[in-house]
Amino acid sequence: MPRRSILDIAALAGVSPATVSRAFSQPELVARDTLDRIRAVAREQNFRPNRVGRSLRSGRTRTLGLIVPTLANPVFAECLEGAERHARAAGFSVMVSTTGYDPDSETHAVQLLFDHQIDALLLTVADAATSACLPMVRDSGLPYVLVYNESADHPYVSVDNVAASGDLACALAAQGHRHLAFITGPLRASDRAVLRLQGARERYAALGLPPVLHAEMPVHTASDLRVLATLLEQAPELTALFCSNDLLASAVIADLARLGLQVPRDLSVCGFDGMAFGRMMTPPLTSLEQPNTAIGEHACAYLLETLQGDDAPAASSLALRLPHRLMTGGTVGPAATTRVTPRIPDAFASGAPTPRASS
Amino acid sequence: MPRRSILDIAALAGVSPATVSRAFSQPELVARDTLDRIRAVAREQNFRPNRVGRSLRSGRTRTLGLIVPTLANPVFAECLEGAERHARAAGFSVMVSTTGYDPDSETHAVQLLFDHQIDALLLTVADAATSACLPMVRDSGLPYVLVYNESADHPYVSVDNVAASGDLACALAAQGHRHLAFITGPLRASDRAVLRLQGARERYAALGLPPVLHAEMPVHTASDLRVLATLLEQAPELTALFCSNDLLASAVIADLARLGLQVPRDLSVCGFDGMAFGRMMTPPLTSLEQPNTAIGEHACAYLLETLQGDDAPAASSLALRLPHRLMTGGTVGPAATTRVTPRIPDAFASGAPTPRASS
DNA sequence: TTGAAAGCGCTAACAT
DNA sequence: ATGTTAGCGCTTTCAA
Repeated sequence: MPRRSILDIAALAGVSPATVSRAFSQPELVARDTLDRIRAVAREQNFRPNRVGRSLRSGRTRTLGLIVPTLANPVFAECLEGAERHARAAGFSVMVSTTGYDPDSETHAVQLLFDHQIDALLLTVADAATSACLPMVRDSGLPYVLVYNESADHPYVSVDNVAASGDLACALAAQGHRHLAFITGPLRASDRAVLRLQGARERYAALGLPPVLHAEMPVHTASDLRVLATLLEQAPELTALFCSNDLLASAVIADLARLGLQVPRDLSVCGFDGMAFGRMMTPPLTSLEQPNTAIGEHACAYLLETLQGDDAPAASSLALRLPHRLMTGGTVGPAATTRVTPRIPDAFASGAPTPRASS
Repeated sequence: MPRRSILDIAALAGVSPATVSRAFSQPELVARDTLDRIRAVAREQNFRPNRVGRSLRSGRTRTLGLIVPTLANPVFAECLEGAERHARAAGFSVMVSTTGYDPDSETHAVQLLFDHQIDALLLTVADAATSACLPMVRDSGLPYVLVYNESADHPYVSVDNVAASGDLACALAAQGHRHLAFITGPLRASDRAVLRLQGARERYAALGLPPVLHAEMPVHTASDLRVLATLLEQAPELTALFCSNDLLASAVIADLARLGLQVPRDLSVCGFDGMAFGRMMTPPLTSLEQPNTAIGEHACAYLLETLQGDDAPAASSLALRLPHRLMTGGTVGPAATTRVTPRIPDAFASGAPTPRASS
């Protein structure tokens, strides 16, 4: 079954190749009956225009690139789904790459997508301020937009992380939590975590509450029992833990259970992201909902608009912070007045180097 | 900043375009110093070969297509991540499309990806036996592989759904559950659900237990309180619910709580998929773990191998069922001897339109 | 080891 | 409304 080209169809329909081309890309320019004839032949020959040929000639691929750290985090998976659906509706396709929060991978992913001549790019980088790939992306001249990263230098769609985190901190304070620790993964791998930490700290300071402690887990989305136990040991006054994302929060809650601590009775915990699974937990996870699908859709819409814009639309830089929503669950309760000492499982009780909490 | 082509580089390096081409695709054919010169110029000019030009000429895009129902289900998101990582390591890119469990979308997605001249395709369809797109895909002659769908007619990578479901049913039986209901979404939209139902039924029959009931929810991954309440009312003998996927199971558990029923005290529940979030639930969700990442990787590996194979490798059809694992959680306990009558919330007691789970 | 030349499938200018 | 022509950037014979 040999693939037919536009020339074959032209010959069979008794028209020129250009007319066949128009029949597919600008049918309104083609006479009704010519169009019908071409379509009949195309259907019969099972012909559809080859996008690679079209792209080479036109210089546009109608393909968007999307780069995110991981799809195991539903935040990014939902964002991708939103972007892809929006793109598809406009006849665009999406080429995906994941980076595992690794800045080198970001650069490689960008280059590979550029090699494919994508028309525009959506991406989440580890840290927008230090990312090596963003200057490259900007210099490419292609439309691009960050998702989730907030940046002074690049267009983005996100939530207002500082404000959102402040709101959540406020909710904690309202329950009487004076001593709060903020738990993140490696800060270098997430500028969002930095902003959220900042938001909590600023709000607590504004409320005249004690400084917020900070503990860093080795992995972004998993809890380390040792780090957790150490934190609780060194700061027995803590009554609440604010985790920089929901995956981390649920892992922390699971580890607290292993330490014999019950949420929210012994300790309150909240996350950030508002992932759907949080609502399925018992009690439901208190968190801050980000509109992931909408973030993907808006970012995509902005790119498509920019692509529409006839060549030089004054590089309108986008700084879109979509509204967030406090998701009140059941993992934050009134501050406990006393706390049982965590029972550290034998395996972790001693021996290994002790992590320290910083503040 | 005008994009340079291979001709520019050739001129600057004082060689022919063909040599520049070889320098990038078959460097071993180029003399050491020629290669160095070309690379120096390329770097200096910031040149990387245009994949569209390469694809048009060579007829290969080094791009895989991937079609799944949704990325909101972590099963598919993880599979995609596994496939993409594997593909990237081999220099392949992945173009994604979602279908929302809609067969028409499947066909459109396939066509769009074919238009992009993808080299091979991974896909999950609603129902492999009735899918309109699979014959198209096969006739295209492109390498392709189903993921999650088991099929007699097409290559696939999945788990053994019948056996896996049987294993889980067996675990239920072992806890004394004689009266079981299997809960799914629309069966037409998931041949996996059909096989899992069959697996449970066959195993219960083999064990001499009463027939397994079946209830169909309007949506694949959400519970409908009315359907659930009706089921429990009509079959008060039920002590366990087997849900065809984990998203559904967690939604059902949440709805049971709204009905005043506690899991596993009043009713046991299990899911299928083994999604990571299940372990974060309290109690952890009893389920059947599918190796999602491995499914994506194996499917991708098979395709890349087929693409390697010099043109006609006897169309080795793949039927790969990867091992599954019973994930014992806490949502299945001993069969309750008596059950409290579900308290149906006022809003749903009568008349009101079917509620939908929000997302 | 390198070069010359043709052409993959399509569309954009220009012409009619 | 349609046709003619050239060429997008690259690889692939074939030849040297």
